[in-house]
Amino acid sequence: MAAPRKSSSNRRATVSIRDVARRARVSIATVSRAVNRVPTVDPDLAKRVWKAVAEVGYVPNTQARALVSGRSHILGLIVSEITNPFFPELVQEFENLAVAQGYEVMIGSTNYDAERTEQLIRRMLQRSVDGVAVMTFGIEEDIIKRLVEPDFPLVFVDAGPDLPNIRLLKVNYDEGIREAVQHLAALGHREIAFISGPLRLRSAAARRDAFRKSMADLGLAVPARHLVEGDHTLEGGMAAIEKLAALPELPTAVVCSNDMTAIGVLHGLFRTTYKVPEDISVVGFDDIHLAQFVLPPLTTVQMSCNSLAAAAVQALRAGIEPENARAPQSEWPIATHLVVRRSTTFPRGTLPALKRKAASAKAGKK
Amino acid sequence: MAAPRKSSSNRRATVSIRDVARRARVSIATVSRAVNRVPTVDPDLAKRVWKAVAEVGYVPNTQARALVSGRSHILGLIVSEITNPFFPELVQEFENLAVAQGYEVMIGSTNYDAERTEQLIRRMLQRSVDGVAVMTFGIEEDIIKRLVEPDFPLVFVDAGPDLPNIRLLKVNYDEGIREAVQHLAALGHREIAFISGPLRLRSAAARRDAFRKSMADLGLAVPARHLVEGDHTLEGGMAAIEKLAALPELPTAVVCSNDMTAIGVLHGLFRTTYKVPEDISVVGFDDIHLAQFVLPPLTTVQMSCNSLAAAAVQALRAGIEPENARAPQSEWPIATHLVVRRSTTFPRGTLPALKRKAASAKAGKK
DNA sequence: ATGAAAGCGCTAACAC
DNA sequence: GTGTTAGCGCTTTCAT
Repeated sequence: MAAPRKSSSNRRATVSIRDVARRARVSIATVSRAVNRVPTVDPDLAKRVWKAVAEVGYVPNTQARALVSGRSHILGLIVSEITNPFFPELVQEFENLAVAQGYEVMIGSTNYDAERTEQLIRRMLQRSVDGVAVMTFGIEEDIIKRLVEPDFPLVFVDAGPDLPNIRLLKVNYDEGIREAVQHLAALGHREIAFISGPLRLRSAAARRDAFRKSMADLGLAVPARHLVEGDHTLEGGMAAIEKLAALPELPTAVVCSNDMTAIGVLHGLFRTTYKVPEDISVVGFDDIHLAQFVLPPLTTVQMSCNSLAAAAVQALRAGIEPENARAPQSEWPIATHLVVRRSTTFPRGTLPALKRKAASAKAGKK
Repeated sequence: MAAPRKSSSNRRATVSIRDVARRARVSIATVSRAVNRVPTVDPDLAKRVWKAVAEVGYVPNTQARALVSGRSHILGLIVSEITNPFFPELVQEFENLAVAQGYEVMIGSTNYDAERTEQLIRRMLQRSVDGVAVMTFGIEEDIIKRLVEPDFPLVFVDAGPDLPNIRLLKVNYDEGIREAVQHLAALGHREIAFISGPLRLRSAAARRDAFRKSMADLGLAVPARHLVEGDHTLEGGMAAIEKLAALPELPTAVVCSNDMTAIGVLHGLFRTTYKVPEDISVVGFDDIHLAQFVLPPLTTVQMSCNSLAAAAVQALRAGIEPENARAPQSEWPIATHLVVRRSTTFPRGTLPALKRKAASAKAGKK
């Protein structure tokens, strides 16, 4: 309750470590130790210090701390586009976790622009972030390698530059995408198309490869015309489904490299006579919040933001505070799983037959 | 191109002002002045300094600068929810502008939680941000007033605590909402409902008031049953339209306090037999990116993120650097305007008659 | 276990 | 106009 005093006519309330020391009748070194919970401090003295801290309303000056210790307790978080709905969810969770663990976070988006990316990294370095999580699912790795000290703590998704203090979040695309393809195949689909992300991104390529592999494992062919490159945006999804719709025969199902693409597909199809899922089943990837609310609710492969964020923060800390790291793991697995909603059903033309069966079964019951 | 040297075995490349001074054969004070573009430095010396800066790869240490100058060059930006699509667009623009003007930005979301808000402000203060823009459209003003020095630079939207160094972004709700109501009335609507935001937020109340005023000015009644309180979320919009749909007679148009609510309305109606806009016209507010891509594309009142962000950054700087402020304005107007898309049309039942007229007019022309 | 003192890298008086 | 110097608030040796 004690109001902080002002040291001068300045705008900041400056209660320094000295004020605490004076009040607790100890040296500033002891205050520093007590506040930083150094275990060798006498418990009684520590208590006195904490009392004084409360009385004068002392808050350690982060800048000074950072200056002398060389550590800012700021984590850098780089995303592609903050306006892509996937990322705010990630940012939110990352921030919650970081703050809970005593870190602040500095966010930036690359907007897929190399120059902007470079500026961003420079800015982060200049603010001496303790480490950076690069969650762009693909980035010019050279930029990082050029700007950053070799042993700077770094986290990448899927793949990153070859650096000693880097940790990789290994998303298990195969798992979820296999589930999606099997779900579709089980419904009877054979003609399944895939709308990829920009293939220069390794993560986009990985998703497409997972799709091809899953299809091949089921003995299903994927003709080139069923592999369309999108750009992970709603607009891209609309453009991609238009291409697919222009084919002599529309595939009966399409899986998309992310949810925004799938939502674009939904929108693109809305303008045609095709209905989802009756005429074509649509599967997304990511499971963003919005996926539950589009029409129909989107069947999608969930890649948990929460686990991604948690792994990122943990992995960064492991790089920053090696002393606290449990295991020296350099790869952190991230699971993916299919979430079935309403955008997938039997291939068109097959449903009536099934319905008839079901009806007769029901009739038999009664 | 010169590689930065390491001072010790540390991870940071430490090129200090001293290295530059040595290299340029001047004092560190001169380096400081040159780098900070103090005009009294001899041009030749300045040139030598800059040359040395480039040669040794000097980057000023932000922490030290902040420590001694008391200014961090960080702008705080508080939003309600980063996952609400309106905000990422704002954040993006705010960040672009701030960075372009030499500031970094520290973002945080309140999630409408008072305790979280308080922690957030404490964190920002502890990182000694130079000012804070509170873009939540309503917040516990007491928290701010309690935590912050009286003359701390602050920006609020619509209304804020009574503090000397505060600037208000005054959104002209009347303007855009009047346009929306007039647009609807011109189409022939009389039964126009309004789904508000949470009314404890001043800005939500302001939008509702603007609606009532516009209606009254046109001599249109707004029965209580046509005023539903939402919560500015998609889910809230769905719930609200359900209430409206349960009425003996569905209004012919509904205007919503924000776009997410309107999108919720669209989704809620999709599950009924009512069609938008044939059976009911829907108007949003904000004009988020998504508004163009829902089905049908949303007629909405645009409140430009860009102008909001630009005004916020400018207003903050005016508070932080009074010496650079052009005018000592304390209120910054933000315009709003109707953007007509496809979610509004004539009231149900009237279109056929009009169509017939149009057809005969056309026939007459030919 | 505690204190004195040396800086971290920089800016801003203050002298010249 | 330039240099010298005193800190900003803190952590961390190094003595004790």
